[in-house]
Parts: sequence; C-alpha cells; structure tokens
Amino acid sequence: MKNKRPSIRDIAKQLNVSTTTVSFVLNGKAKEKRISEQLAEQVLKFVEEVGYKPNQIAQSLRTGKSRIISLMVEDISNAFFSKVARLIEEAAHQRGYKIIYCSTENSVDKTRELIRMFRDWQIDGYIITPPAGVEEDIQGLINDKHPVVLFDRFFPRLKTNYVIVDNFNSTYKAVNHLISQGYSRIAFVTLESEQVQMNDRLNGYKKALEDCLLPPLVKSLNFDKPAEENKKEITSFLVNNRQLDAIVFATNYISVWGLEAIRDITFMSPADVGIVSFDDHDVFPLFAPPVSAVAQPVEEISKEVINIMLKQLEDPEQMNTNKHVVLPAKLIIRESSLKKKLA
Amino acid sequence: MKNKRPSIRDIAKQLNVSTTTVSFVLNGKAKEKRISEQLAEQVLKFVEEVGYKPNQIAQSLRTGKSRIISLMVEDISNAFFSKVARLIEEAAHQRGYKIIYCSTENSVDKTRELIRMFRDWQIDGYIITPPAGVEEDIQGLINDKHPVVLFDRFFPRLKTNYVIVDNFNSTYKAVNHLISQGYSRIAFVTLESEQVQMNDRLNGYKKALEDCLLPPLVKSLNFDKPAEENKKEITSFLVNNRQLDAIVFATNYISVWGLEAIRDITFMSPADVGIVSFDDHDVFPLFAPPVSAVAQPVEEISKEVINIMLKQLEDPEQMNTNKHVVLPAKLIIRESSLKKKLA
DNA sequence: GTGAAAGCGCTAACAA
DNA sequence: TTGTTAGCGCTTTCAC
Repeated sequence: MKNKRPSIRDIAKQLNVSTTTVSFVLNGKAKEKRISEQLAEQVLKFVEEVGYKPNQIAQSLRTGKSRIISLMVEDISNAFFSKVARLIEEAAHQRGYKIIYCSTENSVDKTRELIRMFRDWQIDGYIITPPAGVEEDIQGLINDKHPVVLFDRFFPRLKTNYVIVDNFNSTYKAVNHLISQGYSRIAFVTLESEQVQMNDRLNGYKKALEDCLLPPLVKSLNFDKPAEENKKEITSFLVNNRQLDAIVFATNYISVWGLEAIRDITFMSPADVGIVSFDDHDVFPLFAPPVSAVAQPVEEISKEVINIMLKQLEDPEQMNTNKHVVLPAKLIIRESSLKKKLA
Repeated sequence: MKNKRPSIRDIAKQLNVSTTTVSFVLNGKAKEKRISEQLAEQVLKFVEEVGYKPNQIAQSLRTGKSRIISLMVEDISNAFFSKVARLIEEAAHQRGYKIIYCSTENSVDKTRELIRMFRDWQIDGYIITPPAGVEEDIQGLINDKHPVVLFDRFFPRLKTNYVIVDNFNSTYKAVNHLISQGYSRIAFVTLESEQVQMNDRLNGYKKALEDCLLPPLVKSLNFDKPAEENKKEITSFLVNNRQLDAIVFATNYISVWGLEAIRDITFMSPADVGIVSFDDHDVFPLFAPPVSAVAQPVEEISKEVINIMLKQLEDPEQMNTNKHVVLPAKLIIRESSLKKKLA
C-alpha cells in the first residue's frame, strides 16, 4: 500500500545518469562540479515532477548533521517558556532548522536522559534552561563540540553562551518601587534553588531592603512538590507573618500560587498587600487587582538565543567564543503594587 | 576532538564475535536466536562497560521506525495545548517514545509543511489538532498506514481516530446555566472557523437559546488577526450591543481578549455582565470576578490520545479500527456567571 | 563533466 | 549457535 518514495537512485536511473550527478545537482554543487547547466536543469525539473524529497535520515546518517535543534525548557506549559519556545521555533523554521522541545521539569535525571537521547539523535544544537546539577553534562556537550546556548540561567563556572535577564537589578528596582510606595515589611517568596537566576533575584531583593535598612523576610518553596502543597506553604507563611505588607514573588507561577493563597485567607485580601511578580503573564492585567510584574523581554531573549545558536551552527569558528547576553527586564506597574488606601 | 562513539562493529571486534551476534543480543533476540547465555551476558556486560549506545539514526534508516511521535497543536503557548502536550509527553516517555511538539498556528500551509517534514523523518505516529483544510493531507497519512490520532477536533468525513469533548452539550449546559441565573441577552464570541469543535460550541449555544425562545447574538473573530485587533473587534461589538447582559466566549484566549475589552470600556464592568469561558484556565479563579468555565478534562484527553496512539503503534491490527472518544466537559461555576445584584 | 564505489551504523535473511 | 553479507539512501573521493 505504502508506495515507496523515490530514492536518489530511482531518479538517477530514470534520467540515465549516476546518483553522484543527481546528488551534486541537488546540493547546489552543479557549478562547482561543472555539471552542464542543461543536465542540471533537467535533473531539477524531474525531481520537481516526481516530488522527490531526499531522505533526511539517510542524509543525517551520512553527514552526521540533522538540522534539528533541541530546546529543553523547565516546563513547556509555563507561559514564559512556551512563548520563548514559539518564537525560537519560528525563527529556526525560517532558517531551515527544526526545533524539538521538551520539558526538564527541573529534574537532573530527566535532563540527563534527554541530553543523552539527543546525542544519540545527533542533534545539531542544544538550547537549554538547565536545572542545577547538570554542569557536567553540559560540559560534556561542549567538550564534544556541540553548540550550546543556555538561557534564563547559566553556570558561572562553565564557559558557555548564555542569554539571561538582569535578575539582580530588576528585582532591586521592583523592591525599591514597593518601598517608594510606602511598603516596609516586604516578603520574598521564591524556590529553594541554586540556580543563578533565582539567587540573583533573591540578592536583588535583599540588597534593596538592606539599602533602606529594612529587614528581609524570605520564604522558599520546593519546585518538586505539588502545587497544592506549595500553596499551603505560602498560606501558613502568610498567616504566620501577618505584619508583612508587601510580597515579591520570584516567578509567575509562584505569584499565581500566592494569589490563590491570599484569596483563601479570610483576614487578608490582595487589595491589602503590595504585590509584584517576577516574570509577567498575559493575564495579570485582569487580576483583582491587576498585578505588577517584572517583564522579561521574551522577544529579545528568543532572538538572541537563536541567533547565537545559528551563528555557531553555521560557522564553527564561532565555537571558540562565548557570548554572554544580559538583557534588562522592565518593571510594569499595575495596581497591585501601588500605595494602598488603608496604609 | 569529538572521540567517536563505539559502533556495533567495534563491539563485535573487541569481543571477537560478529556484529550479528551483538545486534541480536542487543535487540533481545538472544533467546530466540539461541545465542548462548554466556555469550549474551558477556556482550551485555561489555556494552555496558564502554557505554555503547546504538546509533538511532542508523537504526531508523534500517528499520524505518524512529520511536518518535509528532504532536502538532494549534499553539503550544496556549494553556490547554501546552498542558496536554506535557501530559502526553510524559506518558510517551514512559513507553520509550519521544514526542516532537510544534504549533500549526491554524495555518494550512504550515501544517502541510510540518507533516511533510515529519514524513521525511519517518516519524512513527501523528497526533494532530488539524486546522480546517488539511483533510487531504491527513487522508494521505492514513493511506500510507501512518497511525494518526486527532484531538480537540476532527473531520466528519474522515475515517480516523479522534478524541474530543462533547462541545455541543457542554456549551448547551453553560448557556442554560446563564439563563437559569436570569440572563436573557446572551452573546457568543467565537472564531470564524469551520472546525467542528467551534461549530458544535456555536450550535450548543444556539440550541440553548432556541429552547428558551431567546435570540442569539454571535460575534466571530479571525484567528489570524493580531490579538490587538481582535480585542478592538470585541470592544466595538460590545459597544454596539449594550443591551446584552451575558457573554459566552468560545475559547480561553478569546475570554482573555474579551475581558480586556470589557475592562477598557468605561460604561461596562465585568461585574455587570454574566461570563462563561469555554475552556478553563489556571488563573480564571483569580480574575475579577472569578471566571466560570467549561473545563475540558485535560488528563483524560491526554490519556486517551496517547493510549490510542501506542496501541496502534504496537499492534498494526489496530490500524483498521477507528476509535472515537467523546469526553464530557465540566462546567465550573465561579462568580462571573452568577446572578448579578443589579439585575 | 560524469560515474563507480566506499561507507555512515545498523538489521536480518541466509549460510555455515 | 554464530558469522557473512546485502542493503537502508545518501554524500563524496577518486578515477575516467
């Protein structure tokens, strides 16, 4: 039933030329190999006619290249990552590359397994938001001359390309904004994590408070625990710290957990407490009240990431230089962080 | 630099056996081919030692199988699709399959191109939320005996597997709920689309109104237009139909557009109008007011889809039967659809 | 200018 | 019980 696709040999046979000739023409080497224009055209025309498409698998096996880039993000269902994924895919697609996405779920094991799988597949390049603990695997990729671009986070000790936002200063500014609005008991809800981006956010928060001689108040959650549990954690944190008057959430999903927690606490209302989320979300403007956020420049991040990747892919020379891109994030002030009437 | 990975031949040479033997052992055919346990074990041990991994590309070239399933959704950055994607990926992963996701953006051309690409890659199976207009391409896949599972929508004229929710009745119930809350001028905001799921939702809406002798009021948007434009469309629709007292949005992102539109209209507030969204969203509970929604059973959908796919993949007999799964959706009533104080 | 042929790493029919 | 070998479809060197 499945009528086999024509192979390069079929083409060659029909045209009474050798596969070599066909291959050269197909790969645009007709000129270089001084194949007669006439023949070249004839081949092209015939190929078009029968709708011949080279077998990518065979091509990969032969060349060791796949024109596939893997994109491993923390969680594809997170708005930030899925947006970046979309944008990167689009750009890659235009340049003739395919993107394979997948989610690491911040698990070292899963990430390792995925990297191994992609190596098996002779994937051309790796775009990764690595969980803490996979330095060695990344180093392994680099050692074996695979193009790697990290984003959202990086490993300070690793010589790699990366694209991140200025987490420290963005958080610093966000906290300062809250202070300027009259808040003084500002909490920070984040993840137990050694990832630099989370650390930088935490440090930006601490520094801002320190500069104003205010005390820090930090709650750390565990990424691996189910959302429900983390919500409960936040709830009890809030209940036990009724004096706080503002909160900075370190990611958009923590913000969502936090807001749900606040909603469920009877003596507390989101209107009573200043809120800023690190990482924006399409729907934050629709919340009650609309949530202020540190917006990461999704388009620029994607553009930088894919550009660095393609440059490496297309020019092996580039493999020797590491690009470090640090982009500014933008504080978007909505109602949630403004001075409250009560305060 | 890149020290080549060992090939099956290297293994064979080191062990002084033939590649066949190694291949058989590796593929679990040792028993079947009556290779001595001793030898088999020795091979396995050595393979383990040198960390040999078969070259997937070569394997695919040879077997015509890739153990990859493609998952083409409308838009990976949409909460519904990205959630399904995550769940399907997880299940597939456990069964030794990889998932390649990508977004069709509801474009016939892009979808076609993607299908073509996946065929080149000898992808084993296709999970698709097809845009209207790709019947033939899907039919082509089926003709060539590729396992296909559609979800979220399907083509009535096509003999395929599909998993959908009961769009008609779910919408019917949602509209009825609004009516029971005292609303009578209920609008429906949807997409210009020939996709069955959108049609069913529309028809469910119409039927519910008809049964109560209420007049329908439908606004159709264009998926391909930028979000901003669609928001404006909704705004002018609302402005021109001030008499309406409730709205059903046909997808979660249309709901978001609609709510943004409402927010920006001075004489209108989301508190004044009954709202139900088809398709739930994690953050709807946090909106002002919390948005009622028809929640699709994401877990079940994913489970059904991947089960059908794996069954087909593992048992070619299954290719001859088409599974049609229609799942019930659940109306989640939040504040937005309750009787208003003003009304 | 063009073609023959080796070989990428693997599987499996066939031989021994 | 194990080995030999012919490809899968393609690229590319070398020979003509």
